[in-house]
Amino acid sequence: MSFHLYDSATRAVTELKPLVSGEVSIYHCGLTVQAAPHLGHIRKEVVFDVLRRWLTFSGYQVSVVANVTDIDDKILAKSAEAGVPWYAHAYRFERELHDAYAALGCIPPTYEPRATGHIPEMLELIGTLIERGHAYVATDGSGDVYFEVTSWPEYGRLSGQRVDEMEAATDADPRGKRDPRDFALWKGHKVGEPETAAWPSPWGRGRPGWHLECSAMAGKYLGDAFDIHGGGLDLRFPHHENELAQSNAAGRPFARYWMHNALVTTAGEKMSKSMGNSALVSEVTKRFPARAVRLYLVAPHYRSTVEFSDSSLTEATAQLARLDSFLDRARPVVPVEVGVAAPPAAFAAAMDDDLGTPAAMAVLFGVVRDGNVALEKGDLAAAGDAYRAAKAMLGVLGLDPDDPTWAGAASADHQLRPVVDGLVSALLSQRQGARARKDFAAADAIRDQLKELGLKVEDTPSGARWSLEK
RNA sequence: GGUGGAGUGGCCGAGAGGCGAGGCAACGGACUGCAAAUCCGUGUACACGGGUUCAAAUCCCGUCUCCACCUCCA
Repeated sequence: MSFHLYDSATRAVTELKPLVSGEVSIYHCGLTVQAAPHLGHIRKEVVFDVLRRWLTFSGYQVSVVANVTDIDDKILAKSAEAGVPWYAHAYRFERELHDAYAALGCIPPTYEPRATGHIPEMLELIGTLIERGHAYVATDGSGDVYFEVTSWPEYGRLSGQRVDEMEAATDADPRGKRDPRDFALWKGHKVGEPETAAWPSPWGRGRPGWHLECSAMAGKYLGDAFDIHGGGLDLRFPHHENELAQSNAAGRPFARYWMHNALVTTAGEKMSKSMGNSALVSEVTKRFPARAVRLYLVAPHYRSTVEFSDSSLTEATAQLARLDSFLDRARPVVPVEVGVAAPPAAFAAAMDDDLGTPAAMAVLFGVVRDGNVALEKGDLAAAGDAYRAAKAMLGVLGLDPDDPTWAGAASADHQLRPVVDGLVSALLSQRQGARARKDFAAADAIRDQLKELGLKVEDTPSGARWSLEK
């Protein structure tokens, strides 16, 4: 079976037929680095990370571009408030974004271009649009350049909007626009804005509009045509509609498939900074294991809205404990075998069907159950098969505890682990002595003591083992 | 006003005409000194009202509720 995806443009699940056989090129809109990323922002990264891992596993050579918008109105406003240069503000939150990627085990994009580094490509695109009669310089002398929506008959096709039905047609600030629905490609420098936030252009000093950035950078790194364009559902209109219009109008075929992930909500409403209901990645990963946070984001289908709550993350933590518990039990006893295990066919079928992670997770849990049964029976060959299959599936989902992407977070643990293990083992042998002479009060006292420190003790046929209480 | 999406058992969350995804929680059992972990078992779920069909959570009609976008929001 081959990979099928739901194409937002055609609203149907279709087979992925890459432009170049064996290769897949993906562009997804990165963040405007104006504030710390929350779970909603990082869901998009996790979704496209899983897509990338699955396509890579399926044998494709995958290129991923995710931009960083490091200049825009909000960055200028917030940096001014904070009293720092706009670029300092942007760099700071770009770093936080990278920390969030790393915290949740996301592989960095192949290319991660910054908007401010691609002004020439943007000017070239604007020039082409003006030449072709799809863009014009503002009539009010502001130095703005606008895309003329009505010059492009296809406008609205991606989002199913009809231009004459748009609300903005009646009440938007017209500024120097010919039509209120026209959008800015270039924004002339305004009095009071930092001089460093303006670049020379044939139409005067200014800075790029948001929509234009993505078209220019996607074109530079992936070519005039590429395979998949992704992003959050909230970017479908106007951002992606505008990207598509300006790229096509400039004679570039642009994206062949569009994928949009649904949003994260809190109490039924979209998570957003302005709503004040954001759960920052940096905060959530302090309260819950990062892999549990990723599991919580990976388990539901990417086109379903996901509700955020502490209880959801508590549950994800329990699910992860179940998965890890099997891995921990199997790892020491299972025969070592060289070679990569393939995920079960049902898992592959689920993933090939528009990234069906819920069904894929069901397969994973089934394999873990079978593996547990095999362990109980002492069927180590079967347990080994389950172990390797589970590892392969977890790897695709980015949840394998041994995946190098988690190494950074765990490095301190790795160093301390032998020390703690030695200390705990000494206590456990005391406890074993107490148990042997049926002094259960003493034995339980030791177990309680360790529990208070956050360590869980479990007795197994081969002796006691301990783990961190999650 | 326009365009999309959603309402599923105690909870999360799949599915999209027939045989109850999966997980979490709960309860019973096995195992255990007791636990934990694990396994086995336990659920008459599909917003509401009609209709089509041998069969509807799934299709059709109507109703209600909620969400997103139409503002440079992942």
